[in-house]
Amino acid sequence: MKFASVVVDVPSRGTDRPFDYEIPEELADQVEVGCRVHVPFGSRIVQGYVVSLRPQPEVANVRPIREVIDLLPPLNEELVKLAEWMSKYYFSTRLAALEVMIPSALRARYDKILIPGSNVVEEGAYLLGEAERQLMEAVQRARTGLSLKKAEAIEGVTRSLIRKLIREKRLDVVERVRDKVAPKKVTWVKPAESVPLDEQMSRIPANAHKQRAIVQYFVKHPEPVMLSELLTALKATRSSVMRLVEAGILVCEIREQMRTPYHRRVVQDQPLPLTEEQDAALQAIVTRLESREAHTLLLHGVTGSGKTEVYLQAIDASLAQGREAIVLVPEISLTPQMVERFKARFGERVAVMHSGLSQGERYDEWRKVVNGAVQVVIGARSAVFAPFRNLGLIIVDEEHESSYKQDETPRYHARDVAVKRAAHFGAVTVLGSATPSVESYYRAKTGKMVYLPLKQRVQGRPFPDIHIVDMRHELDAGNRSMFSRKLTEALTACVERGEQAVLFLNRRGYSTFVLCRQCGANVECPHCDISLTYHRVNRTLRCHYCGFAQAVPDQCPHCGSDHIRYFGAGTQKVEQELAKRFPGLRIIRMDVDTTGRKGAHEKLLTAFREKKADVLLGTQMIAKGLDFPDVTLVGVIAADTVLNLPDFRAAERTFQLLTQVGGRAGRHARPGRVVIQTYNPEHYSIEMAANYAATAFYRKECQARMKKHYPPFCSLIAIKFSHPDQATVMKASQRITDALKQYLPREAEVLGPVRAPVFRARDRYRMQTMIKYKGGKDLSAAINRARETAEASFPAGDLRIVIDRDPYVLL
DNA sequence: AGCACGCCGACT
DNA sequence: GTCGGCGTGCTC
Repeated sequence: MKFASVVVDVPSRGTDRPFDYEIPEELADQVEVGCRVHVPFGSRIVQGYVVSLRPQPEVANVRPIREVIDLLPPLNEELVKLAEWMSKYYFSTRLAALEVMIPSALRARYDKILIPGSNVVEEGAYLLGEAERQLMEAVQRARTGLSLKKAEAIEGVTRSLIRKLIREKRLDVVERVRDKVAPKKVTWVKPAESVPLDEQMSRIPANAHKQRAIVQYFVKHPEPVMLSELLTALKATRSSVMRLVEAGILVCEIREQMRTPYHRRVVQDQPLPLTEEQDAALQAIVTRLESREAHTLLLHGVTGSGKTEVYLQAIDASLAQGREAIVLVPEISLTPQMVERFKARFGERVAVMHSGLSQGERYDEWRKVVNGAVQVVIGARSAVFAPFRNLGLIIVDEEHESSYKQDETPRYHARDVAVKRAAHFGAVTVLGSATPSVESYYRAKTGKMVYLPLKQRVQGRPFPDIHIVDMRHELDAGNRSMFSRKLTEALTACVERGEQAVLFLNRRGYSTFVLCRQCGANVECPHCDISLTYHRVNRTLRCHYCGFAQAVPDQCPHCGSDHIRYFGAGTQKVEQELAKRFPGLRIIRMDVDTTGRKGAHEKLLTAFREKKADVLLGTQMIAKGLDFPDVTLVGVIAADTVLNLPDFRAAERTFQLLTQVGGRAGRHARPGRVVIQTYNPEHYSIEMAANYAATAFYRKECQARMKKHYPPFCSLIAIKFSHPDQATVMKASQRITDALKQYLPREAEVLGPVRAPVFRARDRYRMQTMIKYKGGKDLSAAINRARETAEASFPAGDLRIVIDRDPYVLL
């Protein structure tokens, strides 16, 4: 194999195909599928991924590979094939699919560097402009060259000036490809081998107290120690150590250090005894593992049924076979407790990957997989790409969670990628959830995967009572507050007993919109077609779409009246209202506004666990997996907010939310209680969640989906168009939709184009076309053709087209 | 994406 | 006449 096909790191559709290169003899043993290389491309050197090896190139006159970047290839044949599939299935470029599989630290960064050119001119030989002189001086001064960015920052320096200087050969531009993160280097110190330490003491000046202390330390502990630790232990500074090094008494060595994010010592723990149900589920998984054929199982376990213990023991079984395991968890529930549970069971064999890690930490965890140091990975969405070579098991916990769907290209769904990877390895995929997606439930019930129910809670803890409160009756009874009498009473009783409550509201901010009572105008975002939300903390109006913020107007911008009213309720408003109605109540509010900073999330939860507050008030983020022993009341302020969204999954999401929220109450010894406030008490998603009627809900929802032609009875592909100009986006979307209707098979429904629910966002107008398809044909080619046809007639780069397979939110 | 090549307008 | 604008097309 003397040639390699390479996907080059040039992010455009036009270059999204492999280019062939010759493998020079001296690189023959290094070039393999999945490795990164530097190759000449046009007039420059770019990074690329080797995707296949071949005896002959597809074209004549190929150029040679310049360099192999990594010692160990970051990808392999399996992942390269997976990327090929992903790029087709999810309509992304091959490059984007390959890049999403490696830690961002390895993604190529290109620097343009200016260095002095060959044509050195005498000062004054030219009439130098001021900017020109400053630029040349800066370039002379910079030892390793001046980055283009810095050059352009100099007053008066323009691109054309730089270009002119390059043409005159007074400057030269070189491009440097660099990896952003290198393994962290740490200095260690140890005694020099040859001489006994106590003899050295006499050679140290009597007044050099620190040096003496350091040598004394090594007399006691002669083994190497990290310089930083030595310094803190002895309150010494670098200089005294270095003096000893110079004297030949100590020596330094540089070691590569892994940035282990969890330093806490974890106590090893043992498998717990299983209930009959848990054991049956485990056996079902183990049987499939032993078959060495790909299988998917749905573990439908009510909240508190002990799914995690089943996962842990299933992983044990996979490891016992000498195969690895991946555990996917929604970002939000990847808490230290969760991680510790896995560390306690598998110790050093686990790597953790989540967004809380620094780029370098992530890279280190990932490297543990590449070099075989770990066999288990637990992490969020992107951990599905952990480069194992002998996978036995992939677990997707909280399988229904929307965070498994990536909402940038490549718009993959980690659950579906997991199943695809498992197919390659003959591995087992376990989808776990208390509230499976309707799609997975349907597939399990129709035999496409194995259905494993866990109906009982461990230790037979009772389910909490769920009360539905019809808020219309509250209004009739003259209660105009956002707290029903029932919730007020329950909250009072709960706090009096010294117990805790969780209140849930699916909306942050203070008020949903601001309205003038004089003229009826409400305040909208200048960049988006959506009302601004009032945030009380800094008295601003904010757009939850684009982040725009402005001060609250004292007068209506329309009519000048000062009768401004705030409508609707966000978390901030509820917090204030609570404080007013329950003086002395201690409240912790959790939403993206209070958890913005890293670690804030965890801090607030810890405070609540330590009973520093009576009420935890929050959005979506508190509905998942949290487990507090003293919470006996859960209140849902408005169950309808999700239900009213224009989304075919609205009922499903409402059911899931209420069921999950209900699971937060009474997880321990004390009985729990749930109060759900709603204006739609008779809606089946609310009623059935309150009655724990999961089977009935799924049956009903499936019927509705069948009737309305929605997944799981067809697949969806959304095509989203946006453009700064309204007329253009309308024309373009119509053109492509016409082309789609022409190219797609008749049985594919093409709906649209329609305006997106928020027509304008971030100053761009948005249209959308939806394809519903029941058949088994591959529509990719036809869709791509339609896209190309239409793009050809709208050459301006301002038109953006996003194709989203299996979209989660239809906005 | 970059970059070269190439074809038309306002300056030494 | 030439410098330089950005449209078009190509990169193994």
